[in-house]
Amino acid sequence: MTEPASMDVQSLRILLADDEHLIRGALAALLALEDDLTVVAEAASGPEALAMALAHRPDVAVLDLQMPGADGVSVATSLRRELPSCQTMIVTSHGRPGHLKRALEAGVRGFVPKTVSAQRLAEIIRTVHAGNRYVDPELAADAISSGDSPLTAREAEVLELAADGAPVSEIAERAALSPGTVRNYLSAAVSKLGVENRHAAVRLARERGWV
Amino acid sequence: MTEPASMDVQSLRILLADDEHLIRGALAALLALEDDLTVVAEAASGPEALAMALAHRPDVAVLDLQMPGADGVSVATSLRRELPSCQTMIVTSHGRPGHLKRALEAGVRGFVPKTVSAQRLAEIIRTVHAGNRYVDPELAADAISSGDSPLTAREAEVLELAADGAPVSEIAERAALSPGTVRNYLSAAVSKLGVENRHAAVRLARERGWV
DNA sequence: CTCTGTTTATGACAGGTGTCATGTGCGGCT
DNA sequence: AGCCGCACATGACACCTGTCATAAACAGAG
Repeated sequence: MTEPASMDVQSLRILLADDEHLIRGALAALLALEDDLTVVAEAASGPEALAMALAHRPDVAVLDLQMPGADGVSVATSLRRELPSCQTMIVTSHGRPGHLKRALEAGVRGFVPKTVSAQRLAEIIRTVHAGNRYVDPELAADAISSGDSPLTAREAEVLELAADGAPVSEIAERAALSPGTVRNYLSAAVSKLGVENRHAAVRLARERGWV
Repeated sequence: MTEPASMDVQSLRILLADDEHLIRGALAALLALEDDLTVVAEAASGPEALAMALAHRPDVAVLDLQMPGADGVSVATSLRRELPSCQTMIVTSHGRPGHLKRALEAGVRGFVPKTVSAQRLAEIIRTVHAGNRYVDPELAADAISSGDSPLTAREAEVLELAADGAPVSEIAERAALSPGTVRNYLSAAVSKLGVENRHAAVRLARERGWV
């Protein structure tokens, strides 16, 4: 369970952040089987991950995408600023294309789905630590095929406010726009995305990571 | 790492089903550390879980709720019929109350979130195998507080068809009802749930597990 | 058998929504 | 300077929705 003399000069110090105790623990156990990897800290939430990282200064932070408090990408962003020596990578269950883009912009070096094996994960951790990038090919293909958002900033903003099925008047109020303008933006988004109605537009934009 | 002579007469045979390879592998490794537990089969999808169960006849099936093909609860239902000697339990990331109810009705004996530790999970597997039930207290509380659905069968059905933002005419067609009737059901659901519009109704019903 | 609740339907009305034409002003690009 | 795209707005029109009144058929409870 502990790391006696096996913690040699080259051992890679890892931070594990995942809100699911079961998974985090299991992962820690599996990674501990690799001689050159040492899990030096674990966290169950975004803020905790950040705090643990600053306290233990790991070489690589393995972050789950969905965590309470702050998601993996925002933790990576903060880490980039506050602990530049630490490389970050994201592990995710349901990878939507938009997240990849956001993650890459945040300086994340690795992005993998939880469908990979622990063996693979260990390799990728080493790859990332060596300063290289690794993005799951399938996720990358999805991201490329989904392309860039055709929506303007305002259109995306209004679409986001429309996400929970609120009526136009409420969206208008929250966006400080006239109801007519809101309807125009919504209409533009719907036609740009080539869908039937605003709800489908919201779903598609979410899928593609455009909101 | 392996189980040489330790696989004694009393060893519990376990089936592990989870679409996330990383988690499944890690879990298998952790459970293998327990002397009295043996993972005899693994599956990455609903149908595969069923096939593996029939082939390996485990004592306990540990099923993830969300899997491609068929979810944990439907696998449990089939298992109850085709392999009654096998106890089933569900492990889930984001437990919504309705799933618990469905699961219990399907004869599932254990229902736990992935936030428990591996230690706990092992205990619960033993509990379940002994013929007892175990439901995570927090999940149970949620389920109780959310109560029973006030919606009639048809109302729930129509609400479900309305989930993806389809217009009334489409819902009517898919449900083989007149558009007017659909609007009546939607209106009834909205007023029963005390919400503003059908979209909020869909979300609330989903949260509570009523659809 | 009557009462009650569900399923199904219709018609009517107010109000919300989707679409289009049209207009103004701002900031970039050539 | 001139053009283009974006942000923002208004008005008009057809259509969709939410709500209500009303009603027939049927099934189960008492």
